[in-house]
Amino acid sequence: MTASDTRERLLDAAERQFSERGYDGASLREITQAAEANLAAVSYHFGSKEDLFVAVVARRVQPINLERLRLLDQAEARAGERPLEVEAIVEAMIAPVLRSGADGPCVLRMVGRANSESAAPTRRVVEGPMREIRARVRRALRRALPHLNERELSYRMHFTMGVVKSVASDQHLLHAISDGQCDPQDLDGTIAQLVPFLAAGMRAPSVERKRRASARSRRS
Amino acid sequence: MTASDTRERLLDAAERQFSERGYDGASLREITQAAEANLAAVSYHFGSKEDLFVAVVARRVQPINLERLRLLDQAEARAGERPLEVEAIVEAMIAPVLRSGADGPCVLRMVGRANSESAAPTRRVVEGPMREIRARVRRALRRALPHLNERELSYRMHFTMGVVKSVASDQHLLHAISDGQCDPQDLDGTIAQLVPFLAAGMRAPSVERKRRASARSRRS
DNA sequence: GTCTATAAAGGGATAGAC
DNA sequence: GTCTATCCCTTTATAGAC
Repeated sequence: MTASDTRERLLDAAERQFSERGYDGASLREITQAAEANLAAVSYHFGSKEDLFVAVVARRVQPINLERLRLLDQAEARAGERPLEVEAIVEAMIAPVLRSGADGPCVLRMVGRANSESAAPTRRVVEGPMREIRARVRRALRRALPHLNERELSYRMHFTMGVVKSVASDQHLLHAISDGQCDPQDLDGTIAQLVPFLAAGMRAPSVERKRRASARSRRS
Repeated sequence: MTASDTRERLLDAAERQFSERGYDGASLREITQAAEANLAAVSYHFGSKEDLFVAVVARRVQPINLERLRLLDQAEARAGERPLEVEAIVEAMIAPVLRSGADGPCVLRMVGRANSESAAPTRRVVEGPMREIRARVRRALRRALPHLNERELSYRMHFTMGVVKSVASDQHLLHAISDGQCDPQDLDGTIAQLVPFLAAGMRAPSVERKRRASARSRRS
């Protein structure tokens, strides 16, 4: 049992507990017990419960964001000088997060739940790296969807990230809603359904332009 | 100060605390203090923390679902024998929940957060009444979108309810993402953006049919 | 119905031995 | 690095006076 072995086991156990019971609901006693470690090990390795939480999230955030950038690079290579495909941009935003839940509890469940429970610690880890992704996604979407203004772009990006979060958090609901026809564990299946849904939403006419268009059609 | 006055103040204070800090994060001490009531009043009026939570949620759920049914009735009256407009169905699903947050914290924030923290108490109050709404919405969507199979209908309804939940929970994120251009308090503005987005997603081609269609187009 | 007081349990953190 | 033991605080819940 190496030095960092306990550390890893603590991270794994904490991730599970935090995602299942929320930050406040999870107790260090349960976490250390599940990790077959001592209660004091948390203090030794991480300092505090909050620092443990931050470490748990941080471990997942970087790989996810690297994968997002990789997918965007790949899509850009495919597109050459043309705007990226909306589907490719959407997939780059959502697939890495959803897939990160395949080998365990999804980060988004933890982050989402802790988001306003104790907002400060989470945002520290998540929002910094996310800013870069968001900027790049926004640039790509702006080119791909020139009919949208900045405000609408913001709304639609927000909606998109929102679906992902709730899909990751409430997998059991999907199973219930569909009478078992949809398998929440089948991430690729979910992604295959989600990408066209969101891409179509993204491509929806601008609300302002739509108003003007319908005013025009009434006149004619 | 009538008898039920304390009860109402407790419900109001509890709603705020639960939605801001989550079920576990909220303490009866803070709640009773905010309600200018005594700690023991919770036991007297509700029995336990969990029963208080259930009462808080239950108070909101019924009006929301009645409003949903009202909007569906209204849309059906407009449509006559034709299928309902997708926009109208989507709006009936989402607007009542979002608007219920106008005069206070949105139910969805509480429910969403408590959803897997302590799943049992929440589902008891929410899922029962929700089943009727879902069944009716599904029937309406099935007629309006005959190109979708049941599985896809499930996915898209799930996505739709998901966006709503996260939009309600993370209003601050919308403000941050948009550099202040989108006002999360402006519920009608958000609904006006959300309905066309989701309706377009709903109308997106069936994934299966799309595959066959693209196979056909490659042949031609 | 409302209060005080307290019970009983569980939480995070840490000192200090090994 | 790991452990035991313990401190100190907060939590929910309730008994019993008013």
